[in-house]
Amino acid sequence: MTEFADRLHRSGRRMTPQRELILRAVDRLGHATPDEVHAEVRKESAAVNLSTVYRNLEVLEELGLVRHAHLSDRSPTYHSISDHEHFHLICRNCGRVDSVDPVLLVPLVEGLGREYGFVPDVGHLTVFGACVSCPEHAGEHTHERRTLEQ
Amino acid sequence: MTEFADRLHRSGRRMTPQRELILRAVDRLGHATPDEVHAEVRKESAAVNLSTVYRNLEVLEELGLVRHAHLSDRSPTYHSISDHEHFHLICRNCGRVDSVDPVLLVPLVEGLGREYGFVPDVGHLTVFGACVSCPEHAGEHTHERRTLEQ
DNA sequence: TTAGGTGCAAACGGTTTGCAGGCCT
DNA sequence: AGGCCTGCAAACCGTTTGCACCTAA
Repeated sequence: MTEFADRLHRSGRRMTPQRELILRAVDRLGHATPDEVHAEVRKESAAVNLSTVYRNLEVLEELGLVRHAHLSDRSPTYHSISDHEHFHLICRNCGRVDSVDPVLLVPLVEGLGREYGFVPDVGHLTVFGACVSCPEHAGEHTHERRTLEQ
Repeated sequence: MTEFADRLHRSGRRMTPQRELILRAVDRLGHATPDEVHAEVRKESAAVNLSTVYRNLEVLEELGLVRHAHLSDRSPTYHSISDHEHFHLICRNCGRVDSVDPVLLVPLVEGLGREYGFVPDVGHLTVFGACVSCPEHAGEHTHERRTLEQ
């Protein structure tokens, strides 16, 4: 945790209980929206405010301790960078979310570099589409689909 | 325009002036948010309501006449499907938006099909990252960056 | 001691909804 | 005539902000 404190200090910031709690909550949750992080934090301390969660997710991301991606129309989802880097696949029919190894992106990354001088942010990438094997599930998960209708 | 009316009727809907105006506005604008579409529509008829724009962008997308992608944190951007299919590149430094030919995605699409049984929605894809040649521009476009900080 | 951080409540911005009336077919 | 569609205004929901107080360093 001293590494965490160091990073904070190096950027002219302070260590606070809230920051520890929020970082640990993100680690525990895997993928979570600010609201879900807030709920998780509150299990340990009911006093933490939602706006504090927002402010600190931003700080933690600046420090490179968490990342976010957009898996739904609604809120972004945050995850700790201790997970290996990955990108996401989202099926609009069944709502399944897959984490995919970035090797699959190598040709794309090379092509974009070569032809566009562009370096993609792989960890932020979200690919919407459909599982070929799940059209029969369409409509089953109506509520989740609603929020996936990107 | 009769093709448009047909599609509407086939899906049990009606042709209205609003729908024509909205579709034409999207065609004219290239990429535009609901608000921008609204503004453009109002140039021809000041009476059209923003909620009508929202409702009909949804209808037009259902009919396959427009598509949307998420180029910023804020609103989605709509474009007519008469443009050739493409995906987007967004530079977080300079805010540049590039439209890219989907051939670059062929290896990825094949890989995802083979290894995940997944069919990506190529036209919806947005790749965030950085132009290699523009780090010096960082901070220049502060306002745009703000809205690109996905 | 003093900046940075927090909680609270209000503001914000984009989007959605309920309803009464209007108009396409 | 009937049902889809619209305008309007209010509700919504996630996020941001101003401010007074607190606290880490």
